[in-house]
Amino acid sequence: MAKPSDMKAAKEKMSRGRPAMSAAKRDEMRRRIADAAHRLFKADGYSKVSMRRIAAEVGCTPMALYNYYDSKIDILRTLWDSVFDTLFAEIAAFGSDTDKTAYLTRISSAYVNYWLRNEDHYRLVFMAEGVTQPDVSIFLDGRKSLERFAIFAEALIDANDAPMDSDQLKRKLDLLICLLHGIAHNQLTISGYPWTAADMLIEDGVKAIIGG
Amino acid sequence: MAKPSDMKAAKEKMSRGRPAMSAAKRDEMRRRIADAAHRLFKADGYSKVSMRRIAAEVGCTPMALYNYYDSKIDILRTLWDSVFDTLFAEIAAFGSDTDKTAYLTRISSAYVNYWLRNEDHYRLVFMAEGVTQPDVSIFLDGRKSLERFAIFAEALIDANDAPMDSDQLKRKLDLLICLLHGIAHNQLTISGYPWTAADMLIEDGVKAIIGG
DNA sequence: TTAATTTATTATACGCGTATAATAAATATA
DNA sequence: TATATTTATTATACGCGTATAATAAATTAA
Repeated sequence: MAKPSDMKAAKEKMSRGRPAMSAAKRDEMRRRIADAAHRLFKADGYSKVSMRRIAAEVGCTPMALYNYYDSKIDILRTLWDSVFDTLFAEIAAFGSDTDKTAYLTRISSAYVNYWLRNEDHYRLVFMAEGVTQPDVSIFLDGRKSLERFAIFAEALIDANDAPMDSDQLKRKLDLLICLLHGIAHNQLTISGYPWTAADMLIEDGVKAIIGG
Repeated sequence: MAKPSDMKAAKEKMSRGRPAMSAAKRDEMRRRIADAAHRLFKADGYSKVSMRRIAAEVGCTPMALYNYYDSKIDILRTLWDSVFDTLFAEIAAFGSDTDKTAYLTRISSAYVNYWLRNEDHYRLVFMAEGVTQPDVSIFLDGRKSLERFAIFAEALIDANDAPMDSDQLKRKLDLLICLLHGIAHNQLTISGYPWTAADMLIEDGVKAIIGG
């Protein structure tokens, strides 16, 4: 009983014209572009790699890239995303703990040590040349980032001496993240200086923040 | 007895060729460029203003600017410098205090309140679109910046409960600066939210940092 | 098949920062 | 004065990110 139009509707093909690329094809092309960009960025740095070069590496024209990414920075943000996916998956793998302070310290340590073990990722995210400040802050202020850092917010609430309202929490969270990045940044970029071990700094810092 | 060559040496004019512009002339031209850039940056933002437009405002060709500044970002850094000159002159005007914690709190408050009173300066320094991260960190890591923030370092040493070694000091200083910028940033950019008064946040933060 | 329509790709062009080369201006020397 | 030399300015050109327009590819409807 099905009319041809129904059959087409079943195939979700109502309109004529060239059909849109399958999701799989799109994703594959996006990954090919991201992989090429990652290789080039790692070798030469973000600012030195042009869209023309990425296109050449992929084997298309520069403007074809814009079918898959909005802009050059959008490609970099995709790489950032996958880095954070890996990092926070690692952190989420820890079960929570009866000693709440120890738990906060442990995930803080995991966070910093991920950056220390993956210096190229740290540089890709936090030290990419040619990235404008708003590019970074849009990323770090974005909803996804907030959700990711929520694990730190919850651990802070549990570990803190006294109950906190939301802006006390925010202040402490910001302080903590600043501290963790500062530790990683100093270790990675001022490597000639004999820094106190990251884990000791983290222990001190966490104590100061939850105690104050 | 002076030979003509000696007379010329006295005038510091030994070589022939077009003489270099006088320091006064150079400085005047640098200021004309900086003023024009400041006007345009304030109106349209750093990234939207081109060297071609600055040149048109000044009344020269784009490349003539490069006799006075190394690059576009060099012009912006000059503006940053003058902003920090004003700000730290204000802070230095406070005499030190018998209550060391009160002094640290007061100069921290002066620092934050300068940014709150001069939002356009804050945006020029910390929120200029099109400024790359290395541009900023080179500036903030520079010797001149360190010297400027030394007043906070000294106040931290005086106010801190216990003696500190240099990396404890550095950590606390970084924490303090992060906090002060965070307060200013939040007040200025999330103005819809009823933030606790900056001075209260500063008081709490300073206590936590020197106590921890 | 042919025309219509939608998607994907390519071609072209713009303004950007600025490197490089050519030119103009200003001086000392011959 | 004419020439050499140094400085200041301008002209030209390059590769950049990407907006826009033209084209190619893939499909349905006539």
